[in-house]
Amino acid sequence: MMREYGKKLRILLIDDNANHLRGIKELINLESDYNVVGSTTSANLGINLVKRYQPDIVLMDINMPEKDGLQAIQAIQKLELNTRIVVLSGYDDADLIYRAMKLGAKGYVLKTMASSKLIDAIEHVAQGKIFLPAILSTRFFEHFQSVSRQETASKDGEENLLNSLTSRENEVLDLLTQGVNYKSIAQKLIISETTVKTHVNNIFQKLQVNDRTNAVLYALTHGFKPSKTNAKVEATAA
Amino acid sequence: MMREYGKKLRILLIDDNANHLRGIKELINLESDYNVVGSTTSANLGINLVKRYQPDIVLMDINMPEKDGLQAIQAIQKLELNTRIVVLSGYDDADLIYRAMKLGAKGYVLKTMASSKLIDAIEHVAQGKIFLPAILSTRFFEHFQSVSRQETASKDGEENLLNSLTSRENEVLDLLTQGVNYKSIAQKLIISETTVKTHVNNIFQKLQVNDRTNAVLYALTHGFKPSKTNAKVEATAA
DNA sequence: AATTTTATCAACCTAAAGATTTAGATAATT
DNA sequence: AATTATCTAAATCTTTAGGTTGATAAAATT
Repeated sequence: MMREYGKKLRILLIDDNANHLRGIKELINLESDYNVVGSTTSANLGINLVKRYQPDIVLMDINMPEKDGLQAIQAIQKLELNTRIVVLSGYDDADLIYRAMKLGAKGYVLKTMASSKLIDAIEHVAQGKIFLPAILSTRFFEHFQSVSRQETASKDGEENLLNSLTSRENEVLDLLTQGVNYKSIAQKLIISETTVKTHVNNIFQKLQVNDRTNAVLYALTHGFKPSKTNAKVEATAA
Repeated sequence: MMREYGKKLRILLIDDNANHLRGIKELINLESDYNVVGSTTSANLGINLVKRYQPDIVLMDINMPEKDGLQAIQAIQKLELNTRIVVLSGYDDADLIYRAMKLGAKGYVLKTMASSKLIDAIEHVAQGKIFLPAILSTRFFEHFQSVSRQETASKDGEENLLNSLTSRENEVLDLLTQGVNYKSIAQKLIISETTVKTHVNNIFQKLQVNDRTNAVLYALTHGFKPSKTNAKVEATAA
């Protein structure tokens, strides 16, 4: 999608501070040959400008307190254009970096960084690369790995309960986690409803629960993965 | 936790290829002042050596086909030591990088990279930083953002259904997603069981489902977040 | 060969869940 | 003042869900 030879990179600036906006514009005009196609202090207006001009790069300011910036990133991503977003922020907060990248930002630069970093970021991102300086990368991964740890932590001590299920019980539990009732499970597995109940009761005992909902909740929070034999389930009507 | 002044970094090497192992050992002895406290071609043995020597850094080889390496990372992380893992891999596969980092690796270097990169990586990671070269960082984020897109994609078109719930209905749904039955919900909210049923029926209609399980499944797969008034729920016994 | 595990099913029962209708009391809105 | 939304509740009913007992048969284990 990138720059054809001789064509200038088209950039849109969004920053709620009009002074910053002017400063960045000057910087880009002085230190690069990019074409600033627009600039605005309003996130909402910015989204409309992205639609209209479809720039290569959006330089997006993000402030901690108001999370307009993150919402704007999400809105722009939803347009599914070839526009890439570089965040320019005053905050190196791990969660903020994490969320911006999660929403699809391709670069993240701090306002306190040398102006050459900003040009670097735009250049890298325009070439399809991610630009995240080492310090911010470390911050990002602090958060990312912390989230991952929490996800796997619960699946640890007790997930043996799921391992005690037979393959048939796994098939039944799989259907339970799709909200299928006894009758439909019986039809899908081509066994009688009583047999299904027997399996379900055995599942309950093994998972140490008393009802469907808690069995499903247990399965979902302990990394349940369906077994092999699985015809697709379209409808879930009772 | 890091290196006290004058103390050498203690490093353990794990690589299933004995030749590589020797090569890396020599490299480290030549180009750094680190102390290689052990080296092994066996992932399982490696884990035991980590327990015994508690090195500052583990240099871990990862091969695509066998995923022993990833499991070894997980096993070492589970020890909860101050040992940091640097991956040395022949593959720049996005998913492999993603999973290694997700499991807690602090650095990732390709075998094809200059040997100085490896020393760089160890040095950075020892200082508590993340080391992920630009190319690999881009690969990582390809995968990370792709996963995030999929997660939010389903929550998009229809999540309005959850928005149509009243605050009381949200409280009831919150308890439903914890596997609480009618009687207990009534007790917790200090209302009659009939009232709970009324709320639940309204929830079903708004979420377009016919039973608890599907209501819970809908809530969980559409980013349901409980409202305000929530006394803690300890037991879930029927 | 004997035992245990797994998968199957019937028949019966209780308890819980879900559906429906009607209605009173506030609170918010028009 | 009138309407609508929300929360509450009773009464009644149908339908699932869940529990229990007992039994058959093949497969895997000991």
